[in-house]
Amino acid sequence: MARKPAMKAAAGGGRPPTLRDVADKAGVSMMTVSNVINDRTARVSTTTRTRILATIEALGYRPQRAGRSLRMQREYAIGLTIVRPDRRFLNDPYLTEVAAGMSNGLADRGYGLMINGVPDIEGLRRLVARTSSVDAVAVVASGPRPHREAVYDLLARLHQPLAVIQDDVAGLADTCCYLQDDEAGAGMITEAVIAAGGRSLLFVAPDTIWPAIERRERGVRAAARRKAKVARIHCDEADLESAIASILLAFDRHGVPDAVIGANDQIGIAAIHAATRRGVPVPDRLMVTGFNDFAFRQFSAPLISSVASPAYAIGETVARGLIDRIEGERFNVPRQTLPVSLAPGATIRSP
Amino acid sequence: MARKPAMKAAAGGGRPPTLRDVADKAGVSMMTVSNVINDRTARVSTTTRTRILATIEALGYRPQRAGRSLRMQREYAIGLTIVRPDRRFLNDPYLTEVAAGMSNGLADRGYGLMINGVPDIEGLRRLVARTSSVDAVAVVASGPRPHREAVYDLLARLHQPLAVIQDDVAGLADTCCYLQDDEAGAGMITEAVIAAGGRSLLFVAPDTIWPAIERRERGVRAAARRKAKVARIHCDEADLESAIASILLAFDRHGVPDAVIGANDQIGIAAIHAATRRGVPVPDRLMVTGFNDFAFRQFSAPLISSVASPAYAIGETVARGLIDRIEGERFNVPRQTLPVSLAPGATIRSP
DNA sequence: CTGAAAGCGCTAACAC
DNA sequence: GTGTTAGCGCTTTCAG
Repeated sequence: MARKPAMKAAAGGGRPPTLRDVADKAGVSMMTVSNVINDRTARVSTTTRTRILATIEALGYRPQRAGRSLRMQREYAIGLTIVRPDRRFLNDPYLTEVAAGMSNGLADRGYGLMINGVPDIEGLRRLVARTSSVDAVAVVASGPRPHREAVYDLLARLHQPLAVIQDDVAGLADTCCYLQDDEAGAGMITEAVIAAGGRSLLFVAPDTIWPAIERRERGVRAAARRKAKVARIHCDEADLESAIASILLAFDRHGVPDAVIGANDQIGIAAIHAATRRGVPVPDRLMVTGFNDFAFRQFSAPLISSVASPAYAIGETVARGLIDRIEGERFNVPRQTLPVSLAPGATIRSP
Repeated sequence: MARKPAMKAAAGGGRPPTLRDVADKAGVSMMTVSNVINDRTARVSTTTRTRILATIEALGYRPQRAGRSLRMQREYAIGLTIVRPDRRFLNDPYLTEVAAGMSNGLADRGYGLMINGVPDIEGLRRLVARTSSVDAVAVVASGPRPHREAVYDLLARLHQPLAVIQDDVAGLADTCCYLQDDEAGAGMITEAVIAAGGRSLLFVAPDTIWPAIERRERGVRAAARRKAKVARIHCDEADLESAIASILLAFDRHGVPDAVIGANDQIGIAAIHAATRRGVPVPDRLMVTGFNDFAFRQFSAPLISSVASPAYAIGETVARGLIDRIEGERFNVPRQTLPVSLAPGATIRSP
């Protein structure tokens, strides 16, 4: 009945049960058990199947990934790598939405999500050198464009599929970019501000450089062309007080603009605080906008006008795209862009 | 020179290089390459080592986790499983800090972090049934105590080490609990409120039940004993407007208390908004406190008084604890509690 | 419908 | 310091 029962059965104490243990106990071959596990129902009689299922239950058997991985040459895991100076690399509502979307999208198809944060390309190099433990990588990177490109390049050279999130790059092997239409979103909200009479706009960007922010600035400038003037400053988005100080400094130096276009909601909220401290009424004297429509946007008073980002959907899309690529042929498009929409608030005047 | 060069070398086109490819190219045995990779420097001469390193570089070789995993009976990965109804399961600053701390702590020791979110124990059952792909699991679960205990029980039966985060349970095999001292933190901030004259306190908890919240309520009640009266309501923490409405309702029904003790910062901020809408001055008429000291706490005006949680440190501690357990003997304590500290703000009056 | 054999990449143990 | 052997758990292939 059993294949090599003597030694195997004896060892049964500590180690977890294997396919062979199940096969032996159920009195069938390992292949039959494997067929049951993988739902190849055509190849197994219902009676056999039932018996094997019971044995699996009784033994508490769970397939071990390593064996299958080795045989199938597949890790059944996908990496999400975040390149960002802050070691608390998930402290950003955008990233957590992407991560949750990916995790759920992958789990639906039997894949796991391995999350890593590295401060820069050196950290990435160290991470990558260790071991190849995923079938594909999704990356979201901050920093100046050359730094980001070095990051993507390093990852693309690994000979595994790459998903670049929130950045648009070309010429990389086996790579697909997943974006949201930041330019259009920034354009839409800027147009709303201009329609309400905004003529001098202050675009406030974070210190940490993100590609999405660059696109938003382009969208703002395109919408403003000939209709409004755009200035730009930077601030530390992680520290509200410091952000407020930067915005107040700009007010002092160049006067209070008609509108502050925040590169994200955090910054927009800082602008509201800055205005409040100066006694500048929002939106009557100063309009303010944010970006991303995070949950904590509700903390602002008045409610900040923003743009809703499909971050969770991007995560899901990346998951699907990467698995399809791994299990199928190749990426069929080099780039996917998801739409954004206005998230109305009370910090833009009615036209 | 090579072992089975004919077929192997020929196949070199598509598949990634293996240990054997490196060994063949460098003219040494696979074991020698393995020794180089694993820094067993004593066993390899410097010249050989250098040559092999060069070959690895030239071939772009990276060890494949599946082979090592199979041989070593170890996945080199640890799971973080979040049990929570919201499919956006990472939308909580506390969890993202824990996750980042774990990820970094694990990466330092060559382990990966696999993140999963499930809505309830049924989802967990499905997740767990699939495949065993981690060496240990850390879990953070919401829901009533019996539900949570069922979750821990299911996980503990998997015969792998378990870390229970932010909950205190006993009697589980191979399990360690990682907590922060919520009771002490809640006690400290409640005492500050009482010292400032607070006599009627309203504890506002979220709808979703978390063990940490239960401990905070106990801490509040212990500190209030005989010195202040404590009432409790619940609200939807994810929707600020709805939270504000719940708090206003309580004000209307039972009058405005001396202080609102928010179970977390989000809720405390909702209380500030509620007070503002009623024209109740904070902190002069109503004191307000939060919990966790999240970054967005700064969005509140006035700055909410809170308690700082060591969430990132908990993540790191869990990572270390689990790896030590996997690589060493067993957990040497059943529970670890990290201290919290006051995060001063402007919503408690000076005594 | 079921079974036997071979091998995926890696390393512990033991030669030499 | 270096090489050889064996086998971890699983599935593809081919034979019944």
